[in-house]
Amino acid sequence: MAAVGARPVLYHHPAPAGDAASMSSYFSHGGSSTSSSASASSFSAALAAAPAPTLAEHFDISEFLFDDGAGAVAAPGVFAAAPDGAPVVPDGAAVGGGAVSAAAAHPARSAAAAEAVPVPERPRTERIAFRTRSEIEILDDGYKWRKYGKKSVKNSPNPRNYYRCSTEGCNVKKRVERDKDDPSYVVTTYEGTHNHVSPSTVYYASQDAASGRFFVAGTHPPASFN
DNA sequence: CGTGTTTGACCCGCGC
DNA sequence: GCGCGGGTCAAACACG
Repeated sequence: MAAVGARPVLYHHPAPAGDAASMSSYFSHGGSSTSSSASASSFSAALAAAPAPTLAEHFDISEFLFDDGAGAVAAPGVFAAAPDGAPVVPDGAAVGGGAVSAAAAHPARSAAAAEAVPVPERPRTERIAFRTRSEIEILDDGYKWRKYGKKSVKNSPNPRNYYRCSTEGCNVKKRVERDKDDPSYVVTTYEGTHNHVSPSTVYYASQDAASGRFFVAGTHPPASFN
């Protein structure tokens, strides 16, 4: 059952800036221009939900949509932001903390994000959903999820599974269900924001050409690095 | 034995 | 007020 989900997946970003750039250029224009940076960040979050490498061939994000209480909008292969351009990722501490942090580490991206976020805080819970083509339902995003419920929904023959981040103090939840129209697709909905980094975050390092020393370029370095 | 899953019951919001 | 449907709880169970 949890054969796939039990194995932490490490998200390594050997060239974080390049990755982020290519992602955003490809996906950032689904909504209004002011929300493009938010879209980029969120897409990173979505990428963080990518399954294990061995299953990558079965993984394909077909739709990415925001469901921030204002109704979901989606277009195949394109981002669609909430009408008000609501930032889903305030400071890289989003649902896909690890990968997002890597992207946010890039100065240009951080600046863009700050520029496009006129609303500092948002009382309602942030929700982000995306549809993926995957044979597995548990997309391992590096976080530790604990299943707390399963429910059959009205308009779908497939049950919906409920997961909660098992990290203490973290209130992020996610729902996972198979697409009723096409069972080969999995609809994943994240709700909330992680208040911690991914347990399996890889702290990618850059090597100084002169000294040959490595520098941690990721988020918070692990204790062993000190 | 600790941790995570299963699953029926319960709660609550919403539409009629 | 009532029924329905979605979301959550929690005891039992499985597994490493």
